[in-house]
Amino acid sequence: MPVGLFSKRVQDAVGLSPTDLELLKALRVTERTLDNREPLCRQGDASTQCGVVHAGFIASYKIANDREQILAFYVPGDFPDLQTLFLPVSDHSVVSIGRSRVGLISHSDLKNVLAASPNLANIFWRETTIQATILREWICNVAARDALSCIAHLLCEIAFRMKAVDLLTDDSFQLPLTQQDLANASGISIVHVNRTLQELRKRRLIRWVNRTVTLSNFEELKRIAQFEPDYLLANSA
Amino acid sequence: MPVGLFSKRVQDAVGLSPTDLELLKALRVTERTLDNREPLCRQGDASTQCGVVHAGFIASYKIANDREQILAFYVPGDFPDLQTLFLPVSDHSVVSIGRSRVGLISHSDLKNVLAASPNLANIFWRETTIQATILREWICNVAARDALSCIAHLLCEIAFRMKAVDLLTDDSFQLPLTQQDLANASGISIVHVNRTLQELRKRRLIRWVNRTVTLSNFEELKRIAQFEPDYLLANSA
DNA sequence: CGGAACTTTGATGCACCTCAACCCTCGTGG
DNA sequence: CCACGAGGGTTGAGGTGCATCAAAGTTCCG
Repeated sequence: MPVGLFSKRVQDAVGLSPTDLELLKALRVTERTLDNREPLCRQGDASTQCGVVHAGFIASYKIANDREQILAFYVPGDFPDLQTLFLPVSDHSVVSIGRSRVGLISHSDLKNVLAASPNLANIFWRETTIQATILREWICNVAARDALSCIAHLLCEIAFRMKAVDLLTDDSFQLPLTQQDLANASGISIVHVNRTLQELRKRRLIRWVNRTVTLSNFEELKRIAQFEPDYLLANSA
Repeated sequence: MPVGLFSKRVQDAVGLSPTDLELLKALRVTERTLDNREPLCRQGDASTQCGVVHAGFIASYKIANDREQILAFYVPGDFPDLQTLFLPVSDHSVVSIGRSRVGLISHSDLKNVLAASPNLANIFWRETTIQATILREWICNVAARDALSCIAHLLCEIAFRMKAVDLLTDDSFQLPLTQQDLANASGISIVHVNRTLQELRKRRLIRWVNRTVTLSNFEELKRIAQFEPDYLLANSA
């Protein structure tokens, strides 16, 4: 099932006609494994294909002020470089965090399918819109929240999105991020990220061993993060 | 000409078939004037229409950590609440900064036109994509740049976007923002915004009198801002 | 012409940064 | 099976960019 998790999530959210489901299933998808830090697309590149995450974890970033600023995370079922469909060259880079598996779909194939089904086109457009709501919340996160809330919010969001594709069990999920990645995502120095995580552990809100994060007290974590998942609701409800 | 500036900008960027131009011109557009701080759409609202800026200045914001975090600015020719087309309720609010004029188009009218012309649908989708590239650069701005670069970058971007719709003359443009707005946009306190602007003035990079900003030394301002307009190129080239 | 909104200034404090080690883990090759 | 090197995590000390608080000055508008 090539675009299975994506179909499932969309199905849950807004429904999919049998025809559209067939169109998605019929798409030619090339499987590819990405190693840790291997790029899916590079800033400045002209892409001819899009990826959909099958397993693993993907991040997008831009270089700003000599730092690698992470702009978004992508979990299974997400399209990390959908923007390449309309940009002559990508405005940012996309890399795998840890090993991951993606499905590659050529722009022309995808455009043909979207032309054949305006409804499906709207569903992909809607996907772009959701990614934008996530970007907006990300801005709030780095611009308005202090370190503790910021990191807490990042973890809440990822957990919530993992849940939408059944990758959250007992408030635990796989997270291959390093503390440097968290620093690059939040705009906080790696030293302070380390101390912030210690504070979250000390308060018994999270455990993080062996690339597995457990939210020991999700409710309190949400409170500290001021996490309002409304902006993701379109995603899972 | 209801959606004139938008058509012009898109025409310059990717071209428009005569048919599509006609479709746009034929859209039923309701003119409306917004007073200073008057909302165009509110977080949590379900919209039935979209706005396009005819004149003035629009901002979107979310409340985060008891602050009004500004997420984006919109200049004439932009669609500030295009996201409402696919979100059951808006994830953020949109207000006028100073007095502005917008054209309102009902969702159903717009959807009919987009269904009639897949090409136009792609053009609006592309518009969403460009807004996302701007959001990503905004993240870099607030997360990675210091106060001076951040404010400088904001001014560069606005100037550049004003230029695309011929609202930049002699490196000057109308900017109805208050220093509080700049603070809400950049995540910097209003006191520090004030001192940062003084520094920019002292360095002879900008003048700002009577709601008119003049970039006295655009080149040096770009350098300080690390402004790379590539992410907007889709917008103007 | 009065008051509200906006801008400016000074003083003080803190959240977070930077630098510089040191430690641990894990994968690799000899 | 151990040596070792690199990547990642942790800790301490000292510094700073910016926040906060408070108040005065200015502009704008009804």
